[in-house]
Formats: sequence, structure tokens, C-alpha cells
Amino acid sequence: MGVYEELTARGLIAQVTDEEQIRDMVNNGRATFYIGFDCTADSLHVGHFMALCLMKRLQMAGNKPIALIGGGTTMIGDPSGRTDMRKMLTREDIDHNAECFRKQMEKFIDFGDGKAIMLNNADWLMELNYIELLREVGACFSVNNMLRAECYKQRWERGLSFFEFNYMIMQAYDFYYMFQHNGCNMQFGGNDQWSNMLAGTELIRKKLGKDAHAMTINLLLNSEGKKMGKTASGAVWLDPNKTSPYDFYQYWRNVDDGDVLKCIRMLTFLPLEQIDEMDKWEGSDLNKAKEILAYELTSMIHGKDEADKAKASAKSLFGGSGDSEHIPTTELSFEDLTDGKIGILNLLVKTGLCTNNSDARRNVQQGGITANEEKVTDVHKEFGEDELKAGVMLRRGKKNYNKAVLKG
RNA sequence: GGGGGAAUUCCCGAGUGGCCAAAGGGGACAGACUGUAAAUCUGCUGGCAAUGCCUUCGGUGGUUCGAAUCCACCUUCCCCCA
Repeated sequence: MGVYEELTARGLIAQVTDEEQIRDMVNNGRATFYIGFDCTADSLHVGHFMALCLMKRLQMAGNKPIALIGGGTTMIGDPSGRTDMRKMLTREDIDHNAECFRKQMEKFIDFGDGKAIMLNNADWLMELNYIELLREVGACFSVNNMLRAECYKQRWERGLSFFEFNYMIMQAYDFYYMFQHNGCNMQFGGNDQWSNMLAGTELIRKKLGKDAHAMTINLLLNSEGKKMGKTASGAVWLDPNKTSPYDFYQYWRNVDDGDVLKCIRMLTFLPLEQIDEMDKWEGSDLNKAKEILAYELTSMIHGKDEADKAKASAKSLFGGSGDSEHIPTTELSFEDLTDGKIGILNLLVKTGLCTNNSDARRNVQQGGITANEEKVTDVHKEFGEDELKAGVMLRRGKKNYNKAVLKG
């Protein structure tokens, strides 16, 4: 089975420009493909992870990936599929983010020995001259066609500025540029990028009379059709300082029944036969599949050690056995105490289990808080030094744990 | 360039002088039920030293005993005409 067939079997491929040719190219390792990453934040998230996986799979099949960091395109911001304009980022922010992206990608993709390259489109886009660009590539675009593009549909109500409208042209230019300078003959991306990607192949055809290819992957959507990898507090980040390995593990451990197998198929590197076997599982057996998903992903992103720790913590908290060593812990100092004591509300805020006093009070009043597995009903309850030195295991709701320990 | 309209809490959206910390819905959070799932039902959703007090309805001033609500100017956005 070639890599193309594997991607199809995993449900990754959404649209392609020419199936025959693309299959032939990627299966025989003749593709030099690029995936663009706009650096709108200082860490990659789960959505990017899909793209990185794709890159890795194709690299393993002998193709050469180009990771394109969008230092230039981020100056504009992709309006595709969005209803509002993105916040404009400063040059400094973008450079910083680009640097963060680079570090994270290097952990995942092998950039050695010309096996892959990393580029930043700021290197060519920032140099462009407006009039020259208009004459050189602007003439190749039909505004009529651009307006018909699916990715702008959502903008018809709220309006689209000319500024953002140009994003597509910049992305097309990227492809055109790398086609000529880096032998890039294919572009991959999320399905929401399809219009932008076609703009690139069109431009290459018009300017150079040559064929370039594009392929999109399905976005990771849950059974409700929403993008996965988002929580109430924001994205699920790959940076352990932004989303701890434990939280990362828990995110996947808690996906809906209907989404587990899809996630395993699309995100993990487990053999397809094994996945097909899991596909037969039903009911509470799916819990096993969720554990596998969570473990596999955590271990890919944060390493085996962290994955083991996260798993052990989860086991001890939810399963009643296993070691409790790796549970999220908050260290307190004597300065946090008043007269050698600390109130429950204060403690909940300190550990980050509640956002503020009101939130803490509400949770206590609704019976959502336990300390050392005993329900706390009194908002005035206090904890003394000795108790805190031994460690107080706090729980909010069913799944949020934090151990408060007094140091010193 | 001319004319018209809009901005409300996490989101959508009601409110057009006091009864407004602001209807309703969504989401989030908590409880029950469960499998760390879904569905369902219940509670809850600005902050604080908490039967009270403080801050919030795009911004800045003003009118008034009292302003999300009225007036002026500003900002941003949308629609129509050019």
C-alpha cells in the first residue's frame, strides 16, 4: 500500500487537483511539497499537528517537505472561513511567533540532510514592490473569480477589506515563488485553504505554463461539525507551558464516543489493521480506545515519559490505583497563609481550580468541591499548616484535580 | 462624496429615563444519572472583606434628583446612492 492509499484509508484526503498524478508522485517520493503555517500565536496547536503528521507521513515515503512559515502572510491574515477580521499583529510579534514555530517543528520533522527545508515567506513577500506585483501577478487574477471563492462566502455579510482580500494573492505568490526557486511542485493544506491553493496552481499555469498540484486534508471536526482542538479556554497547544501534558492527555481522553476512532485514524501512526480492529469496539470499551488515543498523541508531542506520567496520574485519579505523584500540584509558601491558615475559597483560586473568589464560592455552594475526597460545603472552611504540609488533594467537579502542598 | 442604520455581559440578542448586574437563547461551569462518553433533568454564569457594596451596555463630555436608554462630538462597522 502506498502512502496515498494510506492517507485515503485514514480519511485524510479531502480534495486533489489530479488524483492520478498526485498518487503517482507521492507514492514514488517525487513530490516536493509545501505546507504553510501562519504564525498567529506563539505555539502550534492541534490543527497544525495534523499538518505536521501529514508532512511526516509523506517524508517517510521519500517526499521532500517544505515547512513554510508565514512571516509575510501573517502580516495580512487569512480571511478564509472567518466572519471577522483577524487582529493585526506587529512585526515583532510575528517574528517571535515564527521563531517559536520553528523550534517546535524541529522536534517533529527531520530537517537534516536536505530531507526537509524550512522557509519563511517574509523573505520574499516583504521585498515586493506594489506596482511590479500588480503588473506581474495581479493581471493574472480575476476579481470575479476570487469573489466566487467559497472561502469568502462567510464574509459577504460582514464585509471584506481589500487588505485581506489580497491574502489569496500572497499565498498564490508563495507557491509560484517556491515552484521556481525550490522545486516545489505541490501544496498541501487544510480543506479551508482550497481556494487559496488553487489560486497558486492557476498562477503557475498562467505565468509559466506548467502544472503544479494541490491537495487538501480534511479538517479534524467532531460529530457536531466543529473544529476539534479547542477548549473553552482556547486552543489545545503543543507547547507544554501553554497546555500541560496532563491537560493535553485529558483532552483526548475525554473526546466523544463518536469521535475517538476518527481521531485515532487521522492523528496517530498506529497500523491501520489495529485501528480497524478497534473500530469494532462499542460502548464502554471505547474507553480503552480513548486511553490509547490520549497516550499515543501525548507521547508523540511530549515524549514517552510525559505520556506515562499523564497516564499514571489519570489512572490514580480516576481509577483509584496507581501512583499519584504526577498529579498537577501547587506549591504554597507561608506568605500565602494568614495566621497559619488559608480559607477554602482562597485555596481554590491559588491552585487555579477556580478563576476567582465568586467562582470558588459558587462551586462550593453547589457541592462541586472536595478536599481529600471529602465534600466541602462550608465556604468558610480553613486549612491549617500541618494539613497543608501533608498535602491537600482538591477536586472541582469530576475531573479537575490539584494538590496543594505547603513548602518549607 | 451624499444618505440611512448599528455598537449591550463569553457569543447571539431583548431592553429606548428609575422596577437593570440588565429578558431569552447558546456556550461554559456545577449537581443527578453514567463509562473521565452522549442524551436528559436541575442549578449557575460581572467583581468584592457578600442579605450589603463596587464596576459594566463602543469612547469622551453634557442634560437630569436619576442615563444602557436623551443630547453633542469622536471611533468602528454595515446598508443604499455615486
